[in-house]
Amino acid sequence: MQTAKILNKGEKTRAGIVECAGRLFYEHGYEGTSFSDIVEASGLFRGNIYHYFKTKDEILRAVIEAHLEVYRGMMAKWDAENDDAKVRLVAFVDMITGRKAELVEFGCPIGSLNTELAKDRRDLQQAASALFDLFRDWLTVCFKQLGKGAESESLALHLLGRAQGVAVISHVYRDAKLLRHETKALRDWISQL
Amino acid sequence: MQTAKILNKGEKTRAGIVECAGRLFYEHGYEGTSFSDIVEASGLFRGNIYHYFKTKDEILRAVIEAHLEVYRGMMAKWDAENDDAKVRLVAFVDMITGRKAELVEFGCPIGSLNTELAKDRRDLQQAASALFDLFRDWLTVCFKQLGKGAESESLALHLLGRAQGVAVISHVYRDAKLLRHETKALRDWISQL
DNA sequence: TACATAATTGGACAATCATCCTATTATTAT
DNA sequence: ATAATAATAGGATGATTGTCCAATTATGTA
Repeated sequence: MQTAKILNKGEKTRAGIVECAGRLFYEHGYEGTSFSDIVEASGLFRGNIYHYFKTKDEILRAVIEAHLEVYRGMMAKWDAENDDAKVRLVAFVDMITGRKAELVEFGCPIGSLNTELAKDRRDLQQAASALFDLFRDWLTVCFKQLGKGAESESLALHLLGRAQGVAVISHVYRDAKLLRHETKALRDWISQL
Repeated sequence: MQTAKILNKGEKTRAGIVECAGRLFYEHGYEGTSFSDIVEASGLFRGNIYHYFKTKDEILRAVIEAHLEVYRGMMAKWDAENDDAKVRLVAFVDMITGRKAELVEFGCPIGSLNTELAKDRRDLQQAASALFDLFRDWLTVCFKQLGKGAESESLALHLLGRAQGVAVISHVYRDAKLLRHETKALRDWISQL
């Protein structure tokens, strides 16, 4: 259960910066978001933001940490709500369908971030790939519980890849119907495992 | 058959700029490549490049055109060499395996370009999506020839998506074995259509 | 209440960005 | 050969980038 932590003034400001930057990074990319954009969107002053983060890179690292926390919470919920591994895998696919609108408009927040950073910022991409690791490991456990043994990780990466493919194509063509069609195929694939 | 066109001095310079910029855009992204980078890599002067292209955007459009030409040539070759549609589909997958090294290092040139541009440069992404269209349409014809009728386009987009997913995951994890494993799965999927 | 630390303010900084400009030199068609 | 055009040379420009810093105000603790 997520207990609402009491934040003092500074912690609130910091969390506000992270949330604000996170949204901008998702919608416009990391390089596509300037420091001035964050200043403007947060309503704070440059110096104030630099009081909490030494560099823009550091803000991104905090954003990644925050996302990790959110996804960890989701997985804990999926684990708590379902015993059957197949149902958990479907919960993963349902997350994609549930976020249909934003996926079509902005792409996968994990995939597009990693793809951007992989080009020229491998140091940051290493941090961002932890988001993939989180899902890979969780999916691997699911497949293990389905008795897939040694090939569980392969299956996890296969499903992750399928999800990425769906996100890329639906985003490029801004087509929600395509996303629905492909996620249905994923559910069928899971049911006949 | 591709006849080697005779280029005068200016046309050679122009083609050199496009080739050079194309490589930089692929390896570092479009925004990740500065005009100065193109100046340096091409060995030309700023003013000279601006004599051929009014803006950096225009260079990218020329790069996209050049890629379209290359892929059209590949498809023509695949069509000429194989009557069987299944063999043609496998030729598509073999292209991925054949470019394994660069896909793992830099990602899919079409997918990563579209993903980057979709964030903040939708005008350019529209031009870049023509590269996806080219493959989608060619694959659709293949599936039609396999008697898939109305669902041929869906199957084409499915295969495109699978290919994108493979590229993203292999690139993020820089893992060629993963790419080989997943392309094998694609070949199996084609054979049992 | 007083003091130390945290938070905020707001401007300054050099570096880099894409683009533009005027000369000067080559090339090509007449 | 000569005139018209294409290509090359190389600096200048203003806008934007991420980062830094000193001064001021607010907060929390002893």
